[in-house]
Amino acid sequence: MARAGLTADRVTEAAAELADEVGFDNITVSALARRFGVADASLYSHVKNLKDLRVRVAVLAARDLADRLADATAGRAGKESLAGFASAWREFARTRPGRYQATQMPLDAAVVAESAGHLRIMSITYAHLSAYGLPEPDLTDAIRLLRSTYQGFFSLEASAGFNHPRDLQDTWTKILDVLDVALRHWPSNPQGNDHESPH
Amino acid sequence: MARAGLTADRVTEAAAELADEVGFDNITVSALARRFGVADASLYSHVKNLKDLRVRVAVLAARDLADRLADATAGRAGKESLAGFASAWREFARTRPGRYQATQMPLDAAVVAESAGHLRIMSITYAHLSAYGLPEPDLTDAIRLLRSTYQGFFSLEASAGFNHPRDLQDTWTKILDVLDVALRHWPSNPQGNDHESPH
DNA sequence: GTGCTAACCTAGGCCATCTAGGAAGATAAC
DNA sequence: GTTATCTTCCTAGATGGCCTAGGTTAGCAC
Repeated sequence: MARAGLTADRVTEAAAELADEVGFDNITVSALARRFGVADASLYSHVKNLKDLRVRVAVLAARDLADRLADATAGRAGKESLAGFASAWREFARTRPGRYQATQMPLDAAVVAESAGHLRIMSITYAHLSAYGLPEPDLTDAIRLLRSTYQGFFSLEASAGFNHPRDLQDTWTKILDVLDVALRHWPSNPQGNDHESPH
Repeated sequence: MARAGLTADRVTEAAAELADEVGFDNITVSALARRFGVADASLYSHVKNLKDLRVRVAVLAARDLADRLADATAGRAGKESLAGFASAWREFARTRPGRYQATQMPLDAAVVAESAGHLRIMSITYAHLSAYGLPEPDLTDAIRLLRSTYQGFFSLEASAGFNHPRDLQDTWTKILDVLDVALRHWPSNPQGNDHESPH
């Protein structure tokens, strides 16, 4: 009988597609095997186990996302860069929800250290804020704020966590405005500055 | 033989404790039954199925969280209220991780409409920002920003998503400063305001 | 064709969810 | 104290997912 032509990469790719359809948390080697018309056990020649499969998807997804972020920030600075970065990320989360979830998967440090995608995401993230001229540790704080806000927004958006009739896109635009202002008026003194941020 | 004395409430409570230990996504009726020294099937007299159990935990957890948020904002306004609210939420996420995850579970609208905890969380959330005097739709946008930021921060914190050596508590304090400033200098005109926020 | 290296198989163990129907404890009625 | 009843908890078993061990076969190199 004809073979399905499985390889680790092809299995990972199919798992990523499956994740986009049913959610990263619901990928199953059985479902994947069914998709290839193959017995469950056949996949274990290409992938160690379910955990390994998930890690592979996470690494693949990070590469995808890094490419998009790089495109979205290339040749831009300041708010253009901020908005491009954030909206590319959001677009990724919306059109590739399973892969997006995969990028949030906690990974061993050793895996991250060898995942080009994860490393590129980090460096792009730091780089795209350079025009705001924030010194450390404010830069790290700012990045944590952005990451937190985006991740929270996307996962609330995905789980329909926003009930209010207010248009989500309008909120998104406003949030980017606010973040841009916050970055430009970043409070640099230790707490307590009141009505005007110094700059 | 002595009976375990199961009721729906006691099962739900135990499930919440289990969730805090192994993660909300990893609660299992088998593990729960083991914990009571009872056969798996015995739990199905008190709980319809795993989904139902999870929903019950979510409703219970929301009640817990609402109580804490109410305490943390009582008699406070402005930044005190903001910081109390946010830190109570964070404390909940850190000390009751399973219950916290449960509060993020997507629920049917009908379930939310009957969950006192979920409803109270919403009303407390809106109320605790009243001192900032934001009109709609800015208030909704602001709440979405806060919810997104908190949720993202907590889930990144829980999954060890912050690698940088910068102290997390310091970042947290700074983020609250920034959010407070953002709320006080909320850009109210449609985009494009540049170096100073009007007020 | 022969041999080799994969890709893929069957069989089966383990553990999870969940249903059906039965037994045994608790409670109240008499 | 016996009886009737309700609820609690049981055993048995179906289904389906993960995963291992070991065998078979397709496809390629020569």
